[in-house]
Amino acid sequence: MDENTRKTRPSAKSGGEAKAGRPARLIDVARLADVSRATAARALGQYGLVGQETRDKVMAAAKALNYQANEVARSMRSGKTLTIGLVVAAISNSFFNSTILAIMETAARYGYQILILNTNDNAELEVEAVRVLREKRVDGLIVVPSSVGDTSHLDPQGPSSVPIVLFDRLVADKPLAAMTTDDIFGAGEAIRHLVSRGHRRIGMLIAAQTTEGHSIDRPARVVSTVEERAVGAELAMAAAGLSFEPGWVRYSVNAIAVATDAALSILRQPNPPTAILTTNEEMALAAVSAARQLQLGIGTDLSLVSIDDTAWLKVFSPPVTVIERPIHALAQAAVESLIGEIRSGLPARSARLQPRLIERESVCDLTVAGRR
Amino acid sequence: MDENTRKTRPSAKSGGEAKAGRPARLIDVARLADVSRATAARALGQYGLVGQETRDKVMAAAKALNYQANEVARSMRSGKTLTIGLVVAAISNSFFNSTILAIMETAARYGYQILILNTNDNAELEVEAVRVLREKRVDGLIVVPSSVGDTSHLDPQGPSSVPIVLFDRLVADKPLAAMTTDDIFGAGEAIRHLVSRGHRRIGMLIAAQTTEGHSIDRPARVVSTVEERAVGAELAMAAAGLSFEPGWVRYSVNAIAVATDAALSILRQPNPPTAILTTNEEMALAAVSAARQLQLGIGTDLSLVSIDDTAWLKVFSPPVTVIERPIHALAQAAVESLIGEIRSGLPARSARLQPRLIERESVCDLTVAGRR
DNA sequence: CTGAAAGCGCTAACAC
DNA sequence: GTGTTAGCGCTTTCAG
Repeated sequence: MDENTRKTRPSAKSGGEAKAGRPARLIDVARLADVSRATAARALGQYGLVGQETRDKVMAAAKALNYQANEVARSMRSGKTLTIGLVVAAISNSFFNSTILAIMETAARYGYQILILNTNDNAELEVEAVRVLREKRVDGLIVVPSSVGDTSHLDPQGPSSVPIVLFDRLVADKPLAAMTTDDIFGAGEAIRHLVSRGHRRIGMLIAAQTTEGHSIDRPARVVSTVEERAVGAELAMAAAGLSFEPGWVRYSVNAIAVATDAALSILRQPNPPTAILTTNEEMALAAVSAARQLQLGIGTDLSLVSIDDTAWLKVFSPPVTVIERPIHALAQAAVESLIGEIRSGLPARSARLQPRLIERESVCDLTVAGRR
Repeated sequence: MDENTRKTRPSAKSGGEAKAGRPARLIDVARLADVSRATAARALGQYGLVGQETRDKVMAAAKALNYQANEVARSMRSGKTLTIGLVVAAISNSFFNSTILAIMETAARYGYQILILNTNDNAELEVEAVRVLREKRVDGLIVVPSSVGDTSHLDPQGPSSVPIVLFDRLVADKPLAAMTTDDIFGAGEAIRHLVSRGHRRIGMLIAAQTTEGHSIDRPARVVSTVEERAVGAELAMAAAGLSFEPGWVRYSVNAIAVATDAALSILRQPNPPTAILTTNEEMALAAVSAARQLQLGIGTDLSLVSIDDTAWLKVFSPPVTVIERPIHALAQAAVESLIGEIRSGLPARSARLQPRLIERESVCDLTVAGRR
């Protein structure tokens, strides 16, 4: 007499699961197939050794009972949830939106699902999100960090240790794997392109989180991408013997209305820039909106280069020149190296990829057209 | 001698968790606070009755040990995962993108997290996604159904029964709760607006999933929104004594390149329409792109109305007139009624909300400007 | 290749 | 208010 007959389930009829309402469990399948739970589990979970005949019997029983494995129980026992937590700063932003899709698809290929939390670029929400995901015992964490101060919540050896890969942004003084873009180079490329087209008076509209409204001064603490873009642009300007005039550079929170005000204030300077570099989709939208309000034609009266490509930037009139980041490669690298660490224990490695300029028609060539 | 002293954990020093590496468990907290596991659980899980003094002791112990609840074990025992599965057809689309954010935020207010799977409008992936989420034992499911044939995977009484709310699209012959928009009215409003501005020759670019490439004929099986928009537009045309000419209406898969071809084929008709209605963000992008290629000015040579608002449509030149759907209300209703069912067992109710026209500048007034 | 036994960490049900 | 007990459904050892 084997183990299965010992405990009888209160309401389980031998015929199947639908009868009593409660879903079939592993033991029901085992009983019907007349094998032990261990064997049924091995057949269903495709691990260990099972004879072909036995496997068929188990599969047939599972199908007959309409059995669906209980992943919660499985996770409990195995210690794996097959779930990756994703903490993202701004889910609606085009860059992160594409990122999420690429991460989901890559993870799915390895059998992992994604639990997403949005932080709205708020450090407190980020801490909370990481806590929740750790409690849910995700197998790994991909985090777009907004926090620039205390980052102890990102320590892999927290209360429950979990592999972490940073995405898009670096965090100071932490030996964490991070998938980032060379934004110094990216912003530099944008400036160099404008300069090569004869622009000397260049403005910049920079998305940042910690700024109240918008301001000219660089906020005290910004995430690494913001820092890199500001510095990269300044460096490239300096290399061309130029510099940003006060009033030509503005930081804004990532809201289009606020950013539009910032853009207007740049363009209403007595001696306004002939070109502007915007650091993300929202800033580009704001620049376009401001130009429209002032009846400045993009690509004629005002040249524009933006960071991150989007569908609408391609079909805009005129199509907008952008710095494109290798989103898919970044996302794939993040997921694969995280899963590598989850599976092998070998620490994930970092990568830093190069963005590239895609020239379209939003930059006026002043070397031909003459200065305005 | 209480229960806690009975089993000694192999490597746990009494000092805390950090020593042996393994995270603290409930029993460690209980031991340190010198109470039973049940009491510790009650204090930490904020349920049942616990004396204030005891509660403080437990909390202090938890903090000292850096305790983090194991939600997997909790779910196992309680039968609740506090997770909602979201199966969405096209995560990058503006409507669904906004939807996801609103759903996440609403769910978070109730303590639920969201596990998202993308189906790419593919019925097989949808079936698979629902299976995976059921196995993960999500407490409820919000599904944007792409399947128009067999929908048995959406039966709430599947192998593991789970509350389901449909989002955006209806499914035939199922008594499932669904949060939808009145798309017959929405498409009708768009047409009525165009007609009121003197347009008689109107085209339509419709996103659909089952079409290979693009075609004039309505695909055999389309989801409810597509059906409603086509019918709603036809009805409104008929009410104005008009009808769509062959060649003015095209169905396209939801890919901008393909849709652009479709738009071009509409605009290259010998007697092309003066206005076009596009049914989503991608189709709008395609129409804009086609117009640009043919050097037709939007709002002058070609009028445009699109369904679903987006940031770029607002700042486009000219800003585009749209039919706006109440995304936030829809998402909130979906989450709240799903959670209502999860908690109370009372079946979720359906809702059907009205979209509205937002007039901007992409429609040329032919009653003033004269016909072109 | 298969079976028996032992829990994963927590909470629900029931005592007291 | 608090403690005791009994599992949730599965996988993993360890035997054979």
